[in-house]
Amino acid sequence: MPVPTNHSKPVRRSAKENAYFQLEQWIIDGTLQPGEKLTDIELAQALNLSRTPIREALQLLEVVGFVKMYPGKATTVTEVFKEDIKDLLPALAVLQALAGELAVPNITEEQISRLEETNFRFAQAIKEKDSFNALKIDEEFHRIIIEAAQNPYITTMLSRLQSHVRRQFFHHSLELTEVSWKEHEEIIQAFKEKDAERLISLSKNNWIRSIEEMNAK
Amino acid sequence: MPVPTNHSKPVRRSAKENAYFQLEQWIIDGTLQPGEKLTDIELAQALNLSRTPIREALQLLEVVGFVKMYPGKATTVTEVFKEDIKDLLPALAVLQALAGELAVPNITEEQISRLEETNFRFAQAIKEKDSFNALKIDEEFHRIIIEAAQNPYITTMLSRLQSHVRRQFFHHSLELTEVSWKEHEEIIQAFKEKDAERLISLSKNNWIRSIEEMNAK
DNA sequence: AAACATTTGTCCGTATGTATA
DNA sequence: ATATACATACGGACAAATGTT
Repeated sequence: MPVPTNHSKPVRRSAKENAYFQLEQWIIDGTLQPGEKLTDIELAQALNLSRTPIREALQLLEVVGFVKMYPGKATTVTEVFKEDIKDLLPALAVLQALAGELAVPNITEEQISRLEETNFRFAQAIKEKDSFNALKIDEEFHRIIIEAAQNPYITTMLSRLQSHVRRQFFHHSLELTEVSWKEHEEIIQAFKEKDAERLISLSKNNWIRSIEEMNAK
Repeated sequence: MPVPTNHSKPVRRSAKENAYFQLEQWIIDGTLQPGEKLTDIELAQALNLSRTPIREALQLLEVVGFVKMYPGKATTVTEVFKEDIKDLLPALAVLQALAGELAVPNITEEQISRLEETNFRFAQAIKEKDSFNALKIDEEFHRIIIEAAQNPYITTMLSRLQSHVRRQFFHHSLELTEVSWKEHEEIIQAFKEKDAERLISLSKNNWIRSIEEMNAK
């Protein structure tokens, strides 16, 4: 019997990493509420660990902006204000626009195919009003572009911003409408035509529209 | 005798923070060389601390991209390639451009005065070929704009990118020429005229030029 | 004012994993 | 293959700081 060559990578995740991903998840989906006090000893018991990996995870979550530590006093989950979307979207937009611009000369046929396939599933999710899946697929879509841009600084910054957007989604039902789907279509078209300028203006319009929609409510 | 009202804030910095800033400094200025192995016990002795705050500081430095930890194996200072500037500059440019755009409606007369005063010192430093001070003053200049933009996501992202630029400066002598000074003048002018579009194009031209200059060498 | 309760910060011993002889 | 050396990962005790009674 041949040994499978596609080893499932030995993803030996440390306790710290497990704690990090678990806590991040809980903060994003609201299991841990904004303002909630986090005591490491309590979390340690809940996750069956010692305080050390918990503390380390909390410190990383603080860097990312999901947790605030008040030395000697308390550690709390950060608040999530609806107005933060106004700060989040423009930053997201310019970085995604730049990613698009940088991706133009690099992007492969295969990646463009994946964009089309992803946007197909995106349209379905929107049609079925499955907005949670729509968000996840939307992230997939943009990740392909980010991947093609091949710029590590942009990659980490966008992934951080996306996690905050995801949190906003859970706390103040963000909407992804059919307009988004059509914009994705246009983005794909711009890639095919290698039209970097068009990509930039599409991203820009996208966040202006999103903010206007938000204010309308 | 009146008690001074301007208390020197009780900046009771933790051992972890001290370790963080010291190590960051050493990595940026090259005291700790790229690829160098960092063992916590050794650093702990050097800074007269225990291993815990060192470990915590190293983990934060990893998030920021100055350190890479290979679990169970080693912790090393990340490499600093000259080509990384190509990735750094466009990201820096679009975020600074956005900061400028967002700052336009907010910026005060006082802040504009500070821009002018800062740029005056900037010009002096360049004239005297004091490039290290020029870099620091350039950062001051942009910090004023970032402050006026009042967007916390942009603030943290730019501060991180700036620290990487500073590191590049120490390792591969980056140059700030008189062109930069003139560009700052134009930026100030655009603020006075509240011309957001001009601010955006100025930032964009800035990084295109910088990259071209870099390739020329 | 002072002792107390609570929580974070720090120290250091030990377990676990990795690479090399 | 086994043993050994070495570095990180983790655990638990203690110290320091904060707020309160």
